[in-house]
Amino acid sequence: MTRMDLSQFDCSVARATEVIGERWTLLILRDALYGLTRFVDFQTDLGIARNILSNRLRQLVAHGVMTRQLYQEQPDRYEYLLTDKGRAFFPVLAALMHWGDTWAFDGEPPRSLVHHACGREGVQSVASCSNCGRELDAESVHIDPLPETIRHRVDEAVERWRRLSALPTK
Amino acid sequence: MTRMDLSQFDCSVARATEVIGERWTLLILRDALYGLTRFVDFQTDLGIARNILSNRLRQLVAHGVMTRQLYQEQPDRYEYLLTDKGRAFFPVLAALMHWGDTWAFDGEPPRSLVHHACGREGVQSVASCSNCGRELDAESVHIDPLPETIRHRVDEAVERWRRLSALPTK
DNA sequence: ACGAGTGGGTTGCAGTTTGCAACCTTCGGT
DNA sequence: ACCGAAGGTTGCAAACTGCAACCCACTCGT
Repeated sequence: MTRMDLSQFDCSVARATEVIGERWTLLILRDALYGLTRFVDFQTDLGIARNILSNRLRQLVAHGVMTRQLYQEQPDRYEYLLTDKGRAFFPVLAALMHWGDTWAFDGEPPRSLVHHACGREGVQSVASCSNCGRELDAESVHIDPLPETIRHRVDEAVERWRRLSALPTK
Repeated sequence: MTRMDLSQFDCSVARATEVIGERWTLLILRDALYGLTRFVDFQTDLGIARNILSNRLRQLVAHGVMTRQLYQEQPDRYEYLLTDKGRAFFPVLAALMHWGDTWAFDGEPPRSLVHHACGREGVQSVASCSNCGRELDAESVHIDPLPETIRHRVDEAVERWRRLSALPTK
């Protein structure tokens, strides 16, 4: 009855989920992007159980998202730093934060990201077409190639999109 | 020993995590954005246990991300449709997919998003400053107000950023 | 009339994960 | 000698996950 391995899927979302999809992991990553590096700081900020934190940090290191660096000897003390892979996660968290601000709070969002260079609030994370530059939403896009398992469901929608966009069918 | 309620945090990422942070939920949302709507389709595409799927869909409906709609009577049949809140999740998944493509695959990503209007691949999800428009990364931004619990750790980093950006300290 | 198939589930049970609390280790300070 | 800090590990009970079997209301083919 072992847990299914999501990284078996030939899908980037599934692979990413295997790395960051466990409870607390996103929040640890958020704290790391805020600037935290030490075990105790993650622990006191999140109120997470120490064994869980230990486990999650080990997973993040194993997945190459963070590194464990010795910052002092006698006694040995370690801190956790983001790798390039970890820092590259920023747009995902920015998008998630924006979504949470908009849809999970009634009033003002509790805090916001400030661009140092501007000193002003306001970070947006927008999906856009790298070809034409236009902003994209879920309706203006389809997946390709279509996974076999869902072809029969999505095909008609794709056909409709093709007619609308007046492009030759491949 | 009840599970900690992440939506207690005064943080958008934590609130969002309470909605989408459980195993499978992101993949269900991905499938929904691909165009799937029915219980059996999610089930066969993901290979998820039926009780778990049932539970996750119920949670998504409870959180206002999907709605359960009767599409046929005798026998009653239901489908699951994304709400505006659910469709608004697209930039997060686009960002996550982009991250997975870049960092979780060795070679070519298995599939990509195609803009109907262009017929061309390439979706990027980029965080940018809504004030000056420049692209942002983790280093060019800080959180404000700083959570009390982490102030002592992050303060020095923020001071450094302020000096670099040569802005008056608020 | 009967059996098989479809769609949308629920229930039972065993194995896995989570979280609290207590404990460990190595140091530096008093 | 004792305390506190930092970075953990261990033990145990409650909660969650996943497989398989089952349920129900139809429809379709023979």
